[in-house]
Amino acid sequence: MKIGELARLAGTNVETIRYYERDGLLPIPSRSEGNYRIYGETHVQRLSFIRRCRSLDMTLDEIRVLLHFKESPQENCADVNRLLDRHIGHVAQRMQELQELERQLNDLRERCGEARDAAHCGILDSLSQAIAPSGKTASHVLGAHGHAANRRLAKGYQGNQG
Amino acid sequence: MKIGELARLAGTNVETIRYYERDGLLPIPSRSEGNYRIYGETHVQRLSFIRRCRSLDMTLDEIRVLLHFKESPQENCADVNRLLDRHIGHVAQRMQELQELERQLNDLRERCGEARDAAHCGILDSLSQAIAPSGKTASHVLGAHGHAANRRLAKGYQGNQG
DNA sequence: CTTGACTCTGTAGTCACTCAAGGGTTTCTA
DNA sequence: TAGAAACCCTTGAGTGACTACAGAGTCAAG
Repeated sequence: MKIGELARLAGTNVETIRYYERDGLLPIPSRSEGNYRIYGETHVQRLSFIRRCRSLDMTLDEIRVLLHFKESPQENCADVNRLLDRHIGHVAQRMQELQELERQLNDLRERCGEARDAAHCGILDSLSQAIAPSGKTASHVLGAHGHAANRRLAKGYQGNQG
Repeated sequence: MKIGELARLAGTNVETIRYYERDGLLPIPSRSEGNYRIYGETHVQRLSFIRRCRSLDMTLDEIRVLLHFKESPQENCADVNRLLDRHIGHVAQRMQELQELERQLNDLRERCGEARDAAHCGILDSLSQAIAPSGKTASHVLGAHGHAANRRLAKGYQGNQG
């Protein structure tokens, strides 16, 4: 099958597949006469595995480890357990952070129940003063907006809120 | 004061300040004879405001809106309320996703209580099969576009579903 | 033979920073 | 007063996991 069909079967889009290939997550496929990538059932399996892991918010590096174990069935899978435990820890931690965040935001929201002019907006007022700081992210699980910058915090950035 | 002191006072690091300047969040400061940036109290205020908003996981674009309102005190602050409501919505949604995620991960973890060889690892087994969707498709917008969807939230991007 | 769907490579953009190279300036110390 | 250390400057590249686009080639159907 060609890349479009693989994409449909695995629920990915085409660029992502090529990206995974470049990144070494998918093996380099054979090519047709016209230089099209040709895939088989094993590719569908592997790509689906990757997408399933991604849907659990695992990083590509974590997935790389799992793929390694899938391919070395004789090895002890304690590392798989450890990886998952760590990941569960990340998720739990991020949830706590988000709960605290939600609390602060609702707090903030209550300060300006109805529209007035910005000069008397309780929200802007509060943001202009110090808010009790919450320890910043230390997990790779995405923040409220799910963008990748949060992950930088996961990699050893130790916050600096004094 | 010079950039280093501003950084200390606001609990940021120096590169971040220069980044905010490039990005238009901080006004261009005056310079010393030796071409050093020179800041005053207003810069401390503004930078602290930005960092406080960032600690609430707001995007720089959201913060830009808030800064605008801080500088136009006569305007009605209904937009501030709307912005915050939307942001609270993002956080709430992300929390729900993480709760579902946590459930799935714990599920998964239970399948391999102790270390064996990878060939019989229940975790790898499960990841190799479809995971019961349990209605996640509706809220998680999963499969192909799950994570792009998060990014869309951040910018109001109207998806393409090609 | 053309149209349109699909595919190819390569490059750049996203977000919010962070880091490093290679230099200049200022301040402290001997 | 010399020199070292600490600070600052600009520029450019890197992060994660993609997404988007340009400009070209391939292929099947009408």
